[in-house]
Amino acid sequence: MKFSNMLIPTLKEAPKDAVLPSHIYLVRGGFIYQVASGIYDFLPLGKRVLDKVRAIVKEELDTAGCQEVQLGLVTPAELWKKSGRYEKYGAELLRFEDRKGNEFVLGPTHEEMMVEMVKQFVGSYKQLPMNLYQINLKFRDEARPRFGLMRGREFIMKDGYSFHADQEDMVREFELMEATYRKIFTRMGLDFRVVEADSGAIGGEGSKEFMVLADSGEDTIVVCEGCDYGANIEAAVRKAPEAPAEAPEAELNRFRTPGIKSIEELSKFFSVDPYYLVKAVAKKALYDGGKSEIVIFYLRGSDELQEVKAANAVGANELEDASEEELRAAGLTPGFMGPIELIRNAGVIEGAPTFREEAAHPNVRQVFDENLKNADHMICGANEEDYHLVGCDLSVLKDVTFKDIAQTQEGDACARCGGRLHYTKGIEVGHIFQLGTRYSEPLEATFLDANGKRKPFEMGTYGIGVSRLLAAIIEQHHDEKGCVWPAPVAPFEAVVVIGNVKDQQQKEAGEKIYDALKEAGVDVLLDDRSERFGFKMKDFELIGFPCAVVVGKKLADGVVEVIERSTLEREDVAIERAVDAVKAKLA
RNA sequence: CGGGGUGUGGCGCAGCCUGGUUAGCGUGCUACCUUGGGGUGGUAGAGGCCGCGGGUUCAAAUCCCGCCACUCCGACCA
Repeated sequence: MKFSNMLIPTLKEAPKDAVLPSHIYLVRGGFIYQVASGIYDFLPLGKRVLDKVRAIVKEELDTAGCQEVQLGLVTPAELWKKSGRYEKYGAELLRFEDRKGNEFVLGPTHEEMMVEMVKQFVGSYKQLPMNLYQINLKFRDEARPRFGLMRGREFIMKDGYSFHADQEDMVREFELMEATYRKIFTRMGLDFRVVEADSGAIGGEGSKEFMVLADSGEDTIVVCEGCDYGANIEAAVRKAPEAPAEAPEAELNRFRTPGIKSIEELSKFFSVDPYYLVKAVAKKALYDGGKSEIVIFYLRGSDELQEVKAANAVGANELEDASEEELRAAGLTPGFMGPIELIRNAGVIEGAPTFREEAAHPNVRQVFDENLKNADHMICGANEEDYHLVGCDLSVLKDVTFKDIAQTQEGDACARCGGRLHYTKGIEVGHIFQLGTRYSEPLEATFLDANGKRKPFEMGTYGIGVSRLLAAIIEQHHDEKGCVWPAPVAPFEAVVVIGNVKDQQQKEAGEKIYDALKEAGVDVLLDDRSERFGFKMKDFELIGFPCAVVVGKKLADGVVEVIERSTLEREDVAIERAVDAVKAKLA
């Protein structure tokens, strides 16, 4: 392929709103072009990279026994209604009607479609297991697309679905997919971490994310310095923090704390470590069918609420901040909320001075962080303006829910090895789920087992953000000059740059080397443009081919230069050795 | 969804506050010349309904109203 014939619109200037290196270089290098918010066209170079990424994904999946199919992007709304996601998926699901008024959606993911297909043709345990996937466009009407290919509305995703006769087999496949994904991302030259993820209300037992480590990542992940534990912050667990030595000893009592509302103020007021304060976070939990309720989550003052964990703890779809009015309507006193009625019910506060009956709030759901189990010497809100309770012993509480709802903090100890945990940022490029029968049941996708019994499929689902991978790769592989593509995903493995195309000898030598490289199986591009030397070198660096062969001035001595993009080191080699030198660089 | 910003030749921007020449600059594009190891220099060109609609005015890129698009921060993101 000749550069002069290709559509490679490299740009000198960065698009005005691009912030991330991947966004800037993919646009400047002529890989992609924005059509609308979150929607990109792939230009020839971008398409080539995309195809290479796809090919790697396909090769590894096929090796693992998966089968590629292709489902329609437009899917009947009916299926989505059946699975209950038509309403639930929300505004991200792009809905529309055809000319007859039939409802459709643009598929944001294809569980329903795939289940429907399998249901149609798979009826016996003898056909199981089966793992089907596609690499196809998806559409999610994101509220806020950004960062180029990182978070688009239209994007390419590999989505796979496996079907099994029992859970053990599904788990086996899950592990096979984890191993396969590791191979895929390793081949692309990515530095990634496999982390525990929130499987939330959707997933079954297990869910893991594949995170490419990059500061620009949108996810915070918690990793252990001592072992290979890693988790998305939404799912990260820790060893219970140690108690600070000076516990505030006190008799259970009601204490006037005028205007002291925040944990910080309270800590100062009593000169007590926040560890011994009870933080009450009230949220409005939203459920299916538009139902909602106020829930109070209690944590140690030294902890923060992890909202995903909290939502899971009450089975809510979502948590919203509750307004002050809503709290008061529920009988709560913002700034002074506490588990007071529980203490009263436990019979401890009897006889305490001027207990106000109306401060109790028996109708609000409450969840305690597991770190408050048996907590003693605590200070908490009295649910009464300007009052707190001191000397609270939470171990007397009966029938209350304890859950892990606290956010793991940097510096906490690893639950597995006790090592120090720290935060890092990651780009989610893969996610694997153990789904169980969550879709097969409502969609009535069943098979006959060995005993002739009808059972729903046990399912797993596995995704890879294919177009996002392009961005992730560049986030990890770039320098101040541009992209530095790892050879397996580079648009071309090498470029032959003719220093001056008007120099007949350079031109002929360049073409010869180009032919020889092609002959040798190298994916090579010939930069035969009538541009100046510097211009072509800048393009080489910006686009980021792994390797360049410069046919220029030294040709007179029978020498060409071979430049490695990653190091920008150049090496003079005799013309005859050019092919070998390139192959050595690519190896 | 909440709050801000911006829309001017392909790209990046100035002009707007304070209404009034032919809407300007850089880059890119075309032709010719020049140069040929790090975005060479020159000459001559083409390319704009100043986002859309309405209003104010003798006169609107500029002021006012509405809409749309893009974008940034946040919320959200199985």
